[in-house]
Amino acid sequence: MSSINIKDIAKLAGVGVSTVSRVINNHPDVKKETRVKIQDIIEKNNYIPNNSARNLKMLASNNIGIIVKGSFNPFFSKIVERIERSISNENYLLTLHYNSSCEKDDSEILIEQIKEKRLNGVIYLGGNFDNKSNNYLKLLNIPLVIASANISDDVDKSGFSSVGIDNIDSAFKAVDYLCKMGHKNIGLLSSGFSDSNNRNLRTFGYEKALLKNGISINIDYYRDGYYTFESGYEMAKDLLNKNSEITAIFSTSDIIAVGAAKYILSTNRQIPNDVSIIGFDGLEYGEFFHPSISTVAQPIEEIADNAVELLFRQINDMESLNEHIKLKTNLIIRDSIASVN
Amino acid sequence: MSSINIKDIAKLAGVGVSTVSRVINNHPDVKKETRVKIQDIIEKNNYIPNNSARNLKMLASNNIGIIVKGSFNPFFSKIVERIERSISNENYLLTLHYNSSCEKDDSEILIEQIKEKRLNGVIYLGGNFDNKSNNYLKLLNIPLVIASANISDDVDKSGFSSVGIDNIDSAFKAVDYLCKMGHKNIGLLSSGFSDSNNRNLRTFGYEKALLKNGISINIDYYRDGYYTFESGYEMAKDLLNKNSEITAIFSTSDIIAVGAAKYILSTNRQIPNDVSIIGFDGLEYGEFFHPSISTVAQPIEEIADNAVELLFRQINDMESLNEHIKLKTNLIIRDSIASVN
DNA sequence: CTGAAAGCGCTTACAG
DNA sequence: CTGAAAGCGCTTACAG
Repeated sequence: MSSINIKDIAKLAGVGVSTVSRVINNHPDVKKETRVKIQDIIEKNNYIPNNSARNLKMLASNNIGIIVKGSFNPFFSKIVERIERSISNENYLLTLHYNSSCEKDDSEILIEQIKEKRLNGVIYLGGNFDNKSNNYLKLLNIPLVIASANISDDVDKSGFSSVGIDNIDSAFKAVDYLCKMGHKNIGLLSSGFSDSNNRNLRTFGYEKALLKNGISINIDYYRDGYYTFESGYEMAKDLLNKNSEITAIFSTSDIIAVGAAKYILSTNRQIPNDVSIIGFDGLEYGEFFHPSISTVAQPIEEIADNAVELLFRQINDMESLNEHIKLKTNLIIRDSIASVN
Repeated sequence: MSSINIKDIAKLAGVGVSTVSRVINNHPDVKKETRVKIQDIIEKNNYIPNNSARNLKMLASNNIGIIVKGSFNPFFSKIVERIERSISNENYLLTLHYNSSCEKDDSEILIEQIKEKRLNGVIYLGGNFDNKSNNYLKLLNIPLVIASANISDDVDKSGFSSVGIDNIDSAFKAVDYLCKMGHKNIGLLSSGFSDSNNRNLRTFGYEKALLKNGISINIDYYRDGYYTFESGYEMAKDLLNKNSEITAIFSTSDIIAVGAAKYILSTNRQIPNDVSIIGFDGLEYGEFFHPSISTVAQPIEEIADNAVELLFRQINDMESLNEHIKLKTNLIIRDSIASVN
């Protein structure tokens, strides 16, 4: 790529590089004639400014970054889409970075991005934040909002804002509903260690609901797997084969719920008549399964909107206080739950 | 972010910046003692080099870029994951860029990325390439592989390699199978204009199969929508309400097929007894729907592997010839197709 | 094994 | 409205 640069354009146009730079950046102080001529030459030569050089020189950039942990989760995709829209309304540019699990530490990526792109602020989606990450975080002194992430209780939350849901309460509502429908033997399928904080919190909500309804906890009803259809299928198979008395399943994600439902229907059991099932997240998978799967819907738009609002509050006033918001989830009952006796 | 830079580190360590740079980049020519001391100082101060500056200075980078068009398609996600793995085996770094539809022209992004990251090569996933894009492409003279994209016939294919599938033949196989099962009234649901080339090619395959089986084409059976469950649902509703004689549906994507299937089951029709259905892509949605939806599976691993191989062939030998590969798809018959009288 | 210096391609006061 | 010059934070010959 021995390509054309700003100096070449300046020479071709017979002007100084500053003038070319002004045209590129839409500064007003350029004679119309000159501007048009330069734009023409830029176009003809397919000149594209080198962003590394720009970033190096510019102090801020009107760039805000989104870093998404756990690459291909449709739940995050929806949040990102929504954020994208509101950010560009504010005349900010978005830098998206997906980091697959195999890459370096979350926080290190964050810092690299901040330096490289001169980010004005960052929204971090997903991932796990413990005290170690937090040591990095403190050094950041840049507006930061962490959304839908697992933040350990021991983390000092003074350096960033956050938005999430109340996992315990959400799981509680779902399982309490199952109990109210008369279910006593309720299986728990969860997405396991990669998501351990969510898992633990939702499991706690499940247990709370059972206890409140006078049902004792049975460890044999717990299964840990992955965030895939396949895993849901396999967990349901193992769970139901070993515990045929189970009449309902609570799953910590819709994807797992769909996999489980598929297994149930494959064995000629009926949903909800033989087994009731409820998922978590509120993704379309569940709605378009047949029968439609009930779920605890996360307020995706609200999560996105709050994240953006908290971020801009900090960008516009560095002294503004951090805030940590827990949003309400929405229990959506569809066709996958029946009452028992 | 008034943060620490290489000069500060050098000063703290009492050495020159070149030595620090050597340590950062793992150059061998540094006394072990010095190296350790510098590494120590780097760590203590949480110094992270500024990538913009590095990129500006370095000629190449062992970076290869993947640009994904049409942001959140699970089909592309799978390809990316696979590519990611093989690339890192070769000791190359990956730069991922998702560009949402609202952003600038495909090719312009490509060029920006190449300059900014000093990319050694690019794999472009999805999108539409016509002659206009190709004008840019020619300027690139960097190894480029376009995968799973719509490349217009009039594009001069000498500047890049490509890997894709035979859309016409794949659609033909699916619809021919439906015909062989005795279906004569076969609806066509497609993902519409945003994907026009795929749509046109697959439609052509559909028509070819009908013709071969002596079935005349009926424009009333065509529906154009979007790449969503919802759209599949709505298209099926409209199609079947207006054409109750239809016994089978071919959809240009699994997502649309699932939406359509959901509509069919919601009206107490049965799949496959009342309506047969087949999708396209080979995603898990269809497999985990109940009943499992038949599909034309794209060879995802092969697409990824071929893209990587073609790219490295060019990286290692700029004079190597470009190649344009069409991979075979795989007709997967599951539980969604029944024969008709 | 090490350091001083040039330069990557830009932007931005500053002076006109 | 315009240009010459400094400098962003690095890397890389070059000279020692």
